[in-house]
Amino acid sequence: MENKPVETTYYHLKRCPVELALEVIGGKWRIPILWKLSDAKTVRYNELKRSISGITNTMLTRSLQDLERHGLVKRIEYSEVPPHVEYSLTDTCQRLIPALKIINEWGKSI
Amino acid sequence: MENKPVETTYYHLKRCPVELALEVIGGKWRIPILWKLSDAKTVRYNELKRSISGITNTMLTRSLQDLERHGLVKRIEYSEVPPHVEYSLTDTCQRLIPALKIINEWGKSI
DNA sequence: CAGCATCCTCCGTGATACTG
DNA sequence: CAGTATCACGGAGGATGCTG
Repeated sequence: MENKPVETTYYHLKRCPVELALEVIGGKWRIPILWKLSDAKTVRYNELKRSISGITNTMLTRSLQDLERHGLVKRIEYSEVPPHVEYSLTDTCQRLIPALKIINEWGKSI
Repeated sequence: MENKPVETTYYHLKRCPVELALEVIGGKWRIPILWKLSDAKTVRYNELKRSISGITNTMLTRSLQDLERHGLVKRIEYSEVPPHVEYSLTDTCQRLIPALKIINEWGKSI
């Protein structure tokens, strides 16, 4: 058996998990989006937009794409006219919701 | 019966607690700082700086000041030469740490 | 050791308009 | 309804040097 390839620079093994997580859920809109998605099974694009005060199409779209790419959000498109798209949290992301609940409670007291 | 007074703009009463919290703990460095402070009773400035990879003096100082102003961090300065300053979490902030622990665990799995 | 003062850059974010 | 495509900008964040 040959020698296994040397492990090259696996930065992610050294990086702080909190910082890694923040790369995925950080930014101005992602946590608010996740939080809104967390109290409904599925949410439509415009419903999401209305419920998150101040967010623009640009940022909502981009944030949802980022979250989807990282596997936190599921996007289901129904082939209808007019278009119909439902967003929901993945199981991976569900495990994060308890943290958001704590933050929410904490936020009430400040 | 008279008409009830119109609700004037009490933004703080309407705002989502999560968003409020994020104004205080959001940004690139604040949560990493809090996280580092959470696993020690007190931490000195340069120790904090060394342990948070990539942070600059500017951002560490500013972030600590913001956190102190919002009552999340306690700063104790000892009158010595050379200077000696200890940072620690306030009780208010301690209540937030369980959320960071969840985020940390979650971050290990991504 | 623990910052502060400046200056500067970059890009996250916003505004606007348009579309299948 | 659910987005895309551009363009522009302000301010969060960074680099550098200095100090009590």
